[in-house]
Amino acid sequence: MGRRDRLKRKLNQPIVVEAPKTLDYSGFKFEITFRDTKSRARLGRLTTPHGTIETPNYIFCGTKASIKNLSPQHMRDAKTDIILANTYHLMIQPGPEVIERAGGLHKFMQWHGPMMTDSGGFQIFAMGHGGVADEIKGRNRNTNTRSLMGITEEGAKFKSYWNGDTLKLTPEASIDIQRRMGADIIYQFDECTPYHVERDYTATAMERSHRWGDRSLVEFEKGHNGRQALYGIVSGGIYDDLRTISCDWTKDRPFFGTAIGDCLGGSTEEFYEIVGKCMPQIHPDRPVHLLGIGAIRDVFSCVRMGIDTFDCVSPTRIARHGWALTRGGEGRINIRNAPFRDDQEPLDPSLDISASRDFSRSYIHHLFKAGELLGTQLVAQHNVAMINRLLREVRAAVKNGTLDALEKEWLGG
RNA sequence: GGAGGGGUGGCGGAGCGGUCAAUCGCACCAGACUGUAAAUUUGGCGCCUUCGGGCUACGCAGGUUCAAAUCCUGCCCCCUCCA
Repeated sequence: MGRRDRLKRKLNQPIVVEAPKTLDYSGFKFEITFRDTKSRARLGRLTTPHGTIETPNYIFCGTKASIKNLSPQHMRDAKTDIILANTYHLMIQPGPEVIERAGGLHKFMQWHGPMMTDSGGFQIFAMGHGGVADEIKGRNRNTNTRSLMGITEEGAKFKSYWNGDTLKLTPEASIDIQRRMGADIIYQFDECTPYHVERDYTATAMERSHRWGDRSLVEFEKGHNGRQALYGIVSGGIYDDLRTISCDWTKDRPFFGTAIGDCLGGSTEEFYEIVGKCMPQIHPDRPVHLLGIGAIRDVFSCVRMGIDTFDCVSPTRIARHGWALTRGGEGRINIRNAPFRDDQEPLDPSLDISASRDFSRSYIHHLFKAGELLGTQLVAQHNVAMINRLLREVRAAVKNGTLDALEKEWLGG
């Protein structure tokens, strides 16, 4: 065996720790208040130290401690309950110590409601492959700038996109950073595997993510005071048996909640199938989060399967590209398109925010064409308000048993 | 009046004998986007088409050549400098 091989073996030697059996979640509560009789849909109340939210609910992505284009006031006006920020980006800039000295994320960014942080695990995937669509379609836009340097048992190594520094993210580091930033809900460190890998790779990565999860729990337990709740992540990619193993693994650990993560397949149908098969195997009393998902039709489908919370960049990202969500019709319109040049109607007068009610499509079309940032802001706030309205209506419909009818109103057919 | 430079697709601007229906940028038309290195990115953009191709095109009119946006002649415009 050569030196290189010995080193490789050493780097991949499993690091096994014993996870705690129980943890203090005194600042948190998850109550299931209603169950649908026709599906697995359920209503709940998730209490955190920064407030209680009704579930199902939607978590908007403010990766760098900012919802792109929107202030906390914009978010509140759009009736947002909860947002998320990202460990990976914030550790690079401004660094966890800055946020800690500022008094934590809530104070730093002036968001006083419930918050979650992602562990940075997703960036192992994103930095290595560029993005979901690119990866699934076999494109790689980041060929020359790929910044994932490698994954070992200890953690993942990245090249900082900010200044080229070599960064290491381990389960311990991720939890430590998340603790110092102080979001209510935090995540175990995991790897999100790509679609185009062998089953063996997914299995190996899953087992490693489980060990990372145990290390996350151990680190989380240190100095823990019940002000944060840790979620475990179900991985296993597109393989039913691996998903089963992973569901069991999360169930056996003292996580407050469960998230469905990892690769969800190459199509919407495949991803519904994976979620559908996982749900009955997930801890029934804990809140279930679906990582990274959030198209309107996905919300309907996945609420029926029992998902409690979603998060997705889509509402704010597509807004910057001109797409405004609609209730009914095609589900969205692109305000840049020629037909809106002289359209005097607002985006949606039934939403009680100025962005949706007061400005004509003609004006917003103009703002986009003229490159005025106000355009992207108005559409972003509109989309956030729209999604929040969607989730409010979904909760009411679950209670009234009218989810099917509601879906028709939103998506037609 | 003298000297020089130039007129190319909606605009700007390459090309300076064939591989040019014409690089590129803008504008325009549409698409993609699912734990955000995204105000990113992809395609289309003369006319017709049975998608093989056909037709009309680089100021206007002639000419040279197997072949011209590219060379020659004349004409019409525009710009700079000198008087």
